[in-house]
Amino acid sequence: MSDHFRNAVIKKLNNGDFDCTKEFTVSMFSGKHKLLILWILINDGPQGFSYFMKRLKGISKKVLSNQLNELIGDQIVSKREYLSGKVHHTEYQLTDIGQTLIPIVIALNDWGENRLKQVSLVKKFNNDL
Amino acid sequence: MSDHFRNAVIKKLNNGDFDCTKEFTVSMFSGKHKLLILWILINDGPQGFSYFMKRLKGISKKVLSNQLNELIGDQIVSKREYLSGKVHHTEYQLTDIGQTLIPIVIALNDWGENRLKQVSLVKKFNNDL
DNA sequence: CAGGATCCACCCTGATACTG
DNA sequence: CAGTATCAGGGTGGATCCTG
Repeated sequence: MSDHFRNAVIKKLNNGDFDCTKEFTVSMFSGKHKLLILWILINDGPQGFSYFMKRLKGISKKVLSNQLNELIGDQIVSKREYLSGKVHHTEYQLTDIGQTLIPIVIALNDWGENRLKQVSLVKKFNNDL
Repeated sequence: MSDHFRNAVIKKLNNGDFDCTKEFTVSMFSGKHKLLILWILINDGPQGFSYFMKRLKGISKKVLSNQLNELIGDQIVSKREYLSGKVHHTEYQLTDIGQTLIPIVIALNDWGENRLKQVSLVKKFNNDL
């Protein structure tokens, strides 16, 4: 999923079409890594830019920066900056609004876990024949 | 959202990376219209191809066909075909697996509804100043 | 009625290089 | 450390035309 989706939803909203409530929610985490970013924030608490770089292996700075900024724009995540010496540090954390997404993220995770379990059981079964 | 996301998840799974359970769930409705398709199926029950064409104004046949086929591939939706005279008819409906997504779709909708309500209240408030 | 085939435009992701 | 700028690649949605 990319942000074709997010952009489409934003367009709809700008056009006064407020009848896309589910899409709106999904647009909060449409973006290849946003869900993982949220997951990390939920489980590991507030983190800095480099922490996400480590956890999201393969992600580029630009993309990480974009996704974080979109989350900030959606008021799901907030950012704090500070300097220690000459070095620039950051800390990202869930906003109050972001926290209301937690049950949904967990539900998504649970559903996926169960489904993948089923799928692999079926695979195993077929392999056993 | 498009299926960058879906494809990425499928790739991960094929690589034996089963640690993307939330992404897997989201990939079920990654695709610009899938969520609406599911919503229609949930609220209006089984429907034919043309019904979706009417409800999803602006969607092209190809895209609708693609999204339905992906939903079928994910075993979220099943399809029945029959001919009346020389005319080809279809009926799509949620599978048992698809039905397990209902609570999630509803949760997505509720969250979006509440959030949009907040947003428009804030807007109204600012306009009233 | 359903839907496959083609061509096109858009945009997101990814890689690299540069800056405060 | 935390980004931004730029460029290339790949994929999806959209429009149109054709078929069983």
